[in-house]
Amino acid sequence: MARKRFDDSNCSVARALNEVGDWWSLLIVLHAMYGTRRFVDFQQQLGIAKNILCDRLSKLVDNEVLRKVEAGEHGSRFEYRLTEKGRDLFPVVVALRQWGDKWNPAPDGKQLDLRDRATGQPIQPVSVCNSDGEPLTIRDVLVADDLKAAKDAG
Amino acid sequence: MARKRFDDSNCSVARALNEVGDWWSLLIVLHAMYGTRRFVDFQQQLGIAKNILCDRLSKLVDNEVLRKVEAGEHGSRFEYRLTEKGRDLFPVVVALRQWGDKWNPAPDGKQLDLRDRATGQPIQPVSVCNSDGEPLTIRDVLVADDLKAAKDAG
DNA sequence: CGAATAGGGTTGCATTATGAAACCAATTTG
DNA sequence: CAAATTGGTTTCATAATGCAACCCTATTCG
Repeated sequence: MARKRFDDSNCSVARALNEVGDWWSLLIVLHAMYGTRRFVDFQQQLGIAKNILCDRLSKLVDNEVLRKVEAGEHGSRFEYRLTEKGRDLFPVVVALRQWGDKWNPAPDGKQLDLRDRATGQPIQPVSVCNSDGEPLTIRDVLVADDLKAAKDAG
Repeated sequence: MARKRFDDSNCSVARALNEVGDWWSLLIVLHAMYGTRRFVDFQQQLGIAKNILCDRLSKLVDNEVLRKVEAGEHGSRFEYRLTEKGRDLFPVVVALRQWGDKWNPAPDGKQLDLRDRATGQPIQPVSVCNSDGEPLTIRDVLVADDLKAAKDAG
């Protein structure tokens, strides 16, 4: 049967996964963050089939994660650029990347080395922080009045 | 043809997506974080088909995101619990949830309300921070020596 | 005790999604 | 002008998904 969709789920993670939760979408966003903008460049860098890339790009555009703009003088050349919504996925992507680096390190041990453009200093690990900026684990937090709702949300 | 796999990709995001990048896995982890441990509870809360749930749970166990432990006195009852690797997905899940709350808010406007267990204060938005704890956007960072590698990694 | 029920799966089958490659129209480039 | 690029669409074989129906082992209920 049809793949289950979560458009109307009252779980925001489910709704988020509905937009960027498939195999390719987040990778496309990642490469867009690295500066990729053209159809062919996405295709070559990701090794994705053209029809799937078409589908994903148009869905990301529909969901306003990317914006399709005409490039080249006479049209029929396009660029796909991140919207603010798309750029806002930055912490998600970095968190995922750091998790991957930590638990499935690359064979060559290479890790993400993001630096503050202003200072040249490496960034901190992405973490959930309290109001004092102290990192918290899942055991240090509680869900206010939301746990039950989330549980039967699906 | 076979769905493309990223096991051997030298992009850690791709490798991470290989483990938790499908429709269900992150939702299972999310519910595990909310306290769900039993097969039937996952099934009912997520509305997932039993065979898919079986498959995902065993893959998550294989990837050491979950641990399958015998529960109940006489065996044949199990619990699926997060490992440290699984718990380490906390920032990813929270970041994704905050993104969903911001850009696809629930109809009832309900948002995640995570609080520091110690103080009762709400947590901060998950963000990429510099060494001083200041949040950075994607435009404030640069990728040290990694950009080219990531671009042709796929 | 016997039957019903719940937990945790597996199997079959119909429906979708995915990937590779071919094909196409409009632009650029040589 | 011919050839290659860009951005797609179409076709077809294969893999993943969802539903329902079973199975087997406990436990609970009458």
